[in-house]
Amino acid sequence: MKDLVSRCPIEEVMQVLSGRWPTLLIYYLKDETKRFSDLRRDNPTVSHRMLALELRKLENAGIVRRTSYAGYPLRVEYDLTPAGRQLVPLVDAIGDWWEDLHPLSGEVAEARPVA
Amino acid sequence: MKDLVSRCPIEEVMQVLSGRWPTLLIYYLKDETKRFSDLRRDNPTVSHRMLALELRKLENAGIVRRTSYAGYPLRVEYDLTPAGRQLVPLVDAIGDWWEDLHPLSGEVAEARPVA
DNA sequence: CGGTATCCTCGGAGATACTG
DNA sequence: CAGTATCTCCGAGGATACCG
Repeated sequence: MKDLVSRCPIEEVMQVLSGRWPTLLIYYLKDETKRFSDLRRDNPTVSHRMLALELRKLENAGIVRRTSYAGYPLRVEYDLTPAGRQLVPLVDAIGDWWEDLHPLSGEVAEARPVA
Repeated sequence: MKDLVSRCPIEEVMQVLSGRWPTLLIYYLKDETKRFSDLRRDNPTVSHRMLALELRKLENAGIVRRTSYAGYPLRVEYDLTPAGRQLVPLVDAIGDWWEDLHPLSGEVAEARPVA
């Protein structure tokens, strides 16, 4: 069972953002509406099932909006909610912080000449 | 094997911050140096093994600093690196964003009178 | 006390196939 | 095309025990 005491926003939000896909999906939806199959192509290594589950999770969290159009073949589009769009720069900031801490994973470390 | 192409800072940083403990540990170290056993007490549900692993991960990521003092019984202290301290407000911002999106998980929703 | 190794379990996540 | 169900499997993570 879940810990009854935990009412920590960060702990809660990390349940949604943790894992490989959530932040990536948010990025791919950053400024584009995408179809389910688009997201699969954007991310060739995510499985059909996981993509559906992760999108559901983000939708329930109020980060992603799902819009389905009647017809055949089916057409479903995903984009960020206003809240989702507010999240982008916050995640970005963490990405920048990381980039600053670990520039290029050190591989081309001495590429920048001393003078 | 890992995806060779992926050089996305967010994807990388999420490998470190994903999961239940990393952000919590950062919080407990927010403005206090703690011993291993302190962190276990702060967080009764983390296992001995996982705490060690997560701390190692955060240490390798340059977020947490480990200081061990010779002697018996052993004494090891953990605190945030400068980079780790810079991270705190960024994670905080995401927590606030979430809190704003999902105030109190709705339980005491109508506690605030209309007028 | 702090860390690691070993064992074992349970559920996260892939593959596949079916439905609307 | 999008989504769900079923089966399966692997590894994240708990419990325990031992070492420095």
